[in-house]
Amino acid sequence: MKPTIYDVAREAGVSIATVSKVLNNQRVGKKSKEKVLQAMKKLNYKPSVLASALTGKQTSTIGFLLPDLANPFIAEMARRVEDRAYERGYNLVICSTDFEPEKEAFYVSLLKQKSVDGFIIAGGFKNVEVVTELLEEQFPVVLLGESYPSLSINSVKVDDFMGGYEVTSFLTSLGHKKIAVIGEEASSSQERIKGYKQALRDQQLPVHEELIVISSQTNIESVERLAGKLLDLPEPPTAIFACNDILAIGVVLAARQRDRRIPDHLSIVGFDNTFLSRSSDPPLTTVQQPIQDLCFQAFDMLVEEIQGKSKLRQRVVLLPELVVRKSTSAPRKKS
Amino acid sequence: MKPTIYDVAREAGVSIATVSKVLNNQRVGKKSKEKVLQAMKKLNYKPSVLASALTGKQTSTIGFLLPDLANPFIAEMARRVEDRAYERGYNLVICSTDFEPEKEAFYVSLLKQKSVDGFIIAGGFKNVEVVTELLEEQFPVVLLGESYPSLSINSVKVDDFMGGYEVTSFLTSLGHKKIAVIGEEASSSQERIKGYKQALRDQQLPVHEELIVISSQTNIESVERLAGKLLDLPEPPTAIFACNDILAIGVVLAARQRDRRIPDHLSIVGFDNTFLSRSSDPPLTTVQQPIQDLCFQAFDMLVEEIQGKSKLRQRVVLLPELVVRKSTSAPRKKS
DNA sequence: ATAGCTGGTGTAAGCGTTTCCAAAACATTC
DNA sequence: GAATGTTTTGGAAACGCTTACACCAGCTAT
Repeated sequence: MKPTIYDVAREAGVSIATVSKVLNNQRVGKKSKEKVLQAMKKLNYKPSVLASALTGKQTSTIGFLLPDLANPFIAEMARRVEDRAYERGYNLVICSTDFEPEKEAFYVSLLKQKSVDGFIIAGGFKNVEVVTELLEEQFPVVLLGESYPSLSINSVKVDDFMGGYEVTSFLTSLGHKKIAVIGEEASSSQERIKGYKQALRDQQLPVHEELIVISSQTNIESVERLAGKLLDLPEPPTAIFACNDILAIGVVLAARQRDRRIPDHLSIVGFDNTFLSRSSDPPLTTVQQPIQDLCFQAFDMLVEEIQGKSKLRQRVVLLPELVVRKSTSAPRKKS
Repeated sequence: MKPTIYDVAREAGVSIATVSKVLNNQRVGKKSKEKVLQAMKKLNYKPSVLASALTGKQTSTIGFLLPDLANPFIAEMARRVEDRAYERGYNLVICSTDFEPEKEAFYVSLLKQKSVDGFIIAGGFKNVEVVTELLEEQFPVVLLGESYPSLSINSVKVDDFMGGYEVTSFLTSLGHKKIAVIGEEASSSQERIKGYKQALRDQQLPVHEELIVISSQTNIESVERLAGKLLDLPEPPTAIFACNDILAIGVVLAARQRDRRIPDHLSIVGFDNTFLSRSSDPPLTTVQQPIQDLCFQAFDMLVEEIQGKSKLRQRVVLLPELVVRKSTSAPRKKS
């Protein structure tokens, strides 16, 4: 059987209290400490996290809620968060919620039963009650990549409004006047679209509601269909701003199917700067999110709260950066 | 504070043993059961997994070791495994090992301290000692996507040899005689390359060692460089078989940079059929892995072992399927 | 009426830790 | 060498649950 603290105590000829103290780096006589260390090594003893958590210590496990791990941007976030967790001695329990409120509730409840130390919620959530409850219980939570204005909750995200604004300004500066946007339901998309609208207004360009499209499905085929509709308009846009790189790829596919050359016939801009935007043909102009900083900050913020070091809630907003590649150019002159 | 079993017992006017029995669906009088259920609801009681695991029950948490979550194929596997875990009431702790033996050892040790019920190891591992130890301890483990012939360990994977064989036969059937292959160090790549060699031999075609390239780096730039070298050969191959879709994208980029048309100048085949192969231009011929079946079977096999239902170890091998798209054609006639 | 069952319930020990507190050991001072 | 102070140690309770076992009613069968 696995050795317990009793076995170590017996082997070392001390009490379990003493063993526990060397485990937790408390004052212990030099000789006892030595003996205990020896015994631990000899028995290959590893304390049970379960038992120690039961007495009030933490589990060093945190719940990571995300909409869908198969989404490359989300997966990359997960990877970064996990890197940080590893550095700091934490483990991550991954939960794909698919934006289903029931799944969110289920996972949160289950992970609470498993005594996780806190939650990171990436990419948004639907079940406001659950999150509110967490907050009321003072359960450590931080939002990653999204914020929720009406809730007093820690969050780390990029300035989506500004991202949308920059993309659109860049396109207008190239001479585009008819710019469509395709987004998702997530609030980050909504912010990017607000930035888009504002940029158009600032350039005294009209905002056409029919050029603003929301995709409720994540799969690429449905995106392709939506983008197709835009392209099949009698007066199609000369540029499309996709609120993330996957959407942008969908637009690329739709354009390709219709033999529209990118960027000659159609300029496309993505968002996130995942490696999709680099591998695409032509490589996509997109908006770079400082993923690593976002993830590290979010994680550190959570740990601060877990350790009770900081009580104050905060919203951190980092700045995105436009990365210009080959999918954008001035519109063709009307012939 | 969170209610405990004592609170429920007091509220219901019964002993904690009775409460525990209703929790575990053991015989309890109808009336008591009713009272207990009422009390649980009233107090919103959720039993602590920690405490019950301490008494010998399981944690319903399993460790999922994988090389890198940012790899789309791996991420998709993670997603599927997690779906199954959700269905069966388990949680997944994600651990990216980057093929570093120390990380593998660290995670396994830590998760054992946290009393996970078992491990799934996806995409291979380096630290044979750790895995061997797990096996000796009868710890439930299953390998996903790889196998390890010299170890008596459960595994679920696709027939990589056959996949490589099929790809290569397909290319020779199109008329290609000079076919390069680019793989990774993982044993699955090695198997695919063996299949490639066998297919060439079966067609009486020579195996040129200089056309067999192993990429030790995962990042796309280095792949591009390696592929570039192949293309810059005085007598370049007319087709390249990439052992996974990411590698294939690297090859596409290298070809594009050199203005080789795909498939006219160069045929490319990938492996895995991730959505990269669909979004690429042209869409890639690739080999489809039945990811969902692989993942579900692996998970179910693990659960069987955890529940002690099946003691016998097995290796499951599923069959891959060639998906022909637009990145392959007959080679151009020499002019 | 009594012995023998049976199903329902409760008592208490145990799981592997941490921690409070008192006791023991040692060191210091006069 | 006694009195005091300072470490170092260990006993025991607590964390929230499961479970072996004992107990007790209410039965049936004799």
